[in-house]
Amino acid sequence: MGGQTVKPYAFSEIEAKWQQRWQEQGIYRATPRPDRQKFYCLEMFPYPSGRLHMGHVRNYALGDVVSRFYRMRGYEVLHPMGWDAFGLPAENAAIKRGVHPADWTYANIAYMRRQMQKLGLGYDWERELATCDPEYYRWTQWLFLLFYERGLAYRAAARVNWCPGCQTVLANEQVVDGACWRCGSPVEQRHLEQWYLRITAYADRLLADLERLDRWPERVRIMQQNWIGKSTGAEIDFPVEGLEEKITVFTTRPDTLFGVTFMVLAPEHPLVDRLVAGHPDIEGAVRELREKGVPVTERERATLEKIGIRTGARAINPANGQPVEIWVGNYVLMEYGTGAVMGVPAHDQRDFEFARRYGIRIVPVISPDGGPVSAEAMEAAYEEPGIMINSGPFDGTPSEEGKARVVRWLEERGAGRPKVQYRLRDWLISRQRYWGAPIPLVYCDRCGIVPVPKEDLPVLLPRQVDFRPGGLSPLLGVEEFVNTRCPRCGGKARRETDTMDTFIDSSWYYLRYACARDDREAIDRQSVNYWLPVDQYIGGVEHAVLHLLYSRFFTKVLHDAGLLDFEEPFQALFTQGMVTLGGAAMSKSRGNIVDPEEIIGRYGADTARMFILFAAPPDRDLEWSESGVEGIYRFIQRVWRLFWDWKESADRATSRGPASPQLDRLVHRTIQRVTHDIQDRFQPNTAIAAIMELVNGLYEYRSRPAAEQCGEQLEQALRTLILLLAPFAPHLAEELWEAMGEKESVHRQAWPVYDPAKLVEEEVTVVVQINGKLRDRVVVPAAASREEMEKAALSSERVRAFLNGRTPRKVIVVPGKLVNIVV
RNA sequence: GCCGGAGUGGCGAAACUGGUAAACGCUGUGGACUUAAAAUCCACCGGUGCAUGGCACCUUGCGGGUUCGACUCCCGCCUCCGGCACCA
Repeated sequence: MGGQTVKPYAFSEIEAKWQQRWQEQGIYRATPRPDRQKFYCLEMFPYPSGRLHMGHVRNYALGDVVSRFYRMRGYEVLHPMGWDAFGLPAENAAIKRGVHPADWTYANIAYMRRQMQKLGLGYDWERELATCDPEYYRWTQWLFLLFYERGLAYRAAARVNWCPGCQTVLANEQVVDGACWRCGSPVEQRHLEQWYLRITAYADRLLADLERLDRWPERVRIMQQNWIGKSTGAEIDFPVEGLEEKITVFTTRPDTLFGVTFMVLAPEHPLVDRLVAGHPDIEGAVRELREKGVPVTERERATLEKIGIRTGARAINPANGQPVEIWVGNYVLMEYGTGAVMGVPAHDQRDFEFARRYGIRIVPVISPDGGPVSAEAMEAAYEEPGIMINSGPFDGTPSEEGKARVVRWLEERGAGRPKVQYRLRDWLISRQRYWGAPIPLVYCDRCGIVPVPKEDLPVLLPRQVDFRPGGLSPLLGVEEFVNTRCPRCGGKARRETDTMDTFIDSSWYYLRYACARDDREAIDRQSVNYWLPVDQYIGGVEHAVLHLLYSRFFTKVLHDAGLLDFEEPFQALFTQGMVTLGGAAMSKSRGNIVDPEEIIGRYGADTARMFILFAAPPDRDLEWSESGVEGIYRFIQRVWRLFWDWKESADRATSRGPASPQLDRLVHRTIQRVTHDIQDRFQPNTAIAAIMELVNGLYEYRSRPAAEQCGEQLEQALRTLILLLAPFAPHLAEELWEAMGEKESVHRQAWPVYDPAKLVEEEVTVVVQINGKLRDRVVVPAAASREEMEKAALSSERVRAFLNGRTPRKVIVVPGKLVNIVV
């Protein structure tokens, strides 16, 4: 190609120029419009840790492609950004460097916002929000009160997870492998009084509605399903011998009730003390068991030696009146079910081992075939379904059927009832830390717990606080904060000094974008119900049972409160893979961050964005490596040169060659591929590959003699190329679009549409196989019939040589594609 | 243990409904241009063999199967990643 001296690609000027113009013209501002369909594209907002890393770039570049694509497809797009700005790192920075958490946070926000702008991300900045802003947390507090009024926020004493690193309690979801999700410290157990949100009241709906989320990854749905952990079974009451008490157990196997030979209570079970009273040695053993406590990590628990203590007390099996020994065991959890289990050694492996160890009777009540079963011969519990035996009136009943029948039978006798049990626990939301939204409640000696009136919100976080961690809420030390008047009686009162889990802040931020500047209410029904639910949500899979579960819970509660018309916040979810360095996710605390600014400085934002999208399919983890950045940079420059060489070439107006159907086909095929890859497949990597092929094709076309090129067709092709490039390389596309002579932004243009007629080929190359092996290719008219294709294949010389006189047994023809000759 | 997902050239990957395995790109090799280099352009780039302008055979983690035809479907394994796990 000629043009050695086209203008240089000065990306930093080009990018700065357009970023400024976009901002001035507000081209990414979202305004409800009756004539268009809305599209709400959202990426999980970041914690303002200081700087962006390549993981952020990947997440936001993806969202940016999607939102630009849908805007060009004619949707009114809402694409906002904000800051998950409360949280511990701000306090830690304050402790380490003496900066106030607020100052540190706002400085980080300013810096990261600037970085996002340098990446050319098309956000509606007029809707920006920061959860640490009083104008935001005022409404977080308002929502807390809404939960409180609805009986969904309560205070309770329980064993809780305590992170010694963060000096605060954690919700169950925030403990990963026995360690704090944030700082990795091993979590300890403490008994404390804390605030909870009653997420368990929504367990059934959170589970059932997962089925509706057909545009969520199956993986995430399964993770939530496991986390909620539904078990269907029954509660059964066992009267205690010689006491006016009964012990209730939860079981999923009521069909094995006749095989109960013992029962086990959690060491903390309220009845234990009474059962062992007067037996000092047993009391001592129980105390020891309690003190040892339950190991924190699941894995430790699983390998824990099962220790049992015989209480000497007995209960009565309500099914057959048989006495059963009551034990206390370290493997029974007070938190799950009723804190008591019935022991059926013949049909539960744990019970089997326990019984063998302590010499407890084993009574088989389920038989694989209905025949007799010898307890002595059993080497393991039989946990499969079978036929009930030794079960009085139920003998001969298939066990699966027996489950319901036994429960009904117990129900008639007042000794049991059906029960659904969930693994999910209520959400512990109070935190003994400073940098969070204060819980808007007051403790009055006379009136008890009193909510702060909504018109008095926000309860402001005081600025002057000693936030060095000491296991108590830093706000406790701020007298002017703590001491207040009771809103109800006017008497002396004290404020709640715990702040809220920051996951509360992020459980509703996606709603607030719809009415971010509304200072009258948290949720403006009209705006929120217009923009929501989110049409495409994009973020990391690490939030599968954290943010994503909490947000679903919030949405359902607000729906029930009449604020929302919808029950699920995120229509479609895409979980992008991590960008790793040294095998670990990039994070500031790990110190393995690759700052995108270096790449932007060297190659420009368009290259940075396109590179991370091209490197791998977006759902796969990506180990960071710079090899390949050059390739994208080369590609972008190739586009630049292609355009300017054409634009500045003298022969542009005079190339009057005939239009090339091949070029048309290439252009339209590319439109088809790119559209499909973004819209249906969410695969920018293959979309970019398709655009590269188009550019390669255009170079080839340009290498023809000028007289054989069609100027008009070429211009059309270049216009299409720019439009297809716009979501991926927004600055480059904008610059070239302007140079095309266009006045209006390329990002406000209509996405190109392919013409199926242009895809049709006149001739196709058909593969000829003999016994499934590729032997030759023949060119036939695209419309060739099966017979014609077969004939063409059989008349190929190579095919004849291979056949060597043999007659085909069978010929398979795939029209337009392939002929397979079987001999 | 249970439940998901992944495994394809030197590397990142592609192959969408069972129909040409390796598109697109990186790296590398050779060449053109250049005083030279960079940039750019052209060619080659899975393996083995034949004694090499070509042809044959093999190749998508491993072993079987279905099919005219399998990266794709079925059965059995291996490795890695993720979730749940004494949940009664």
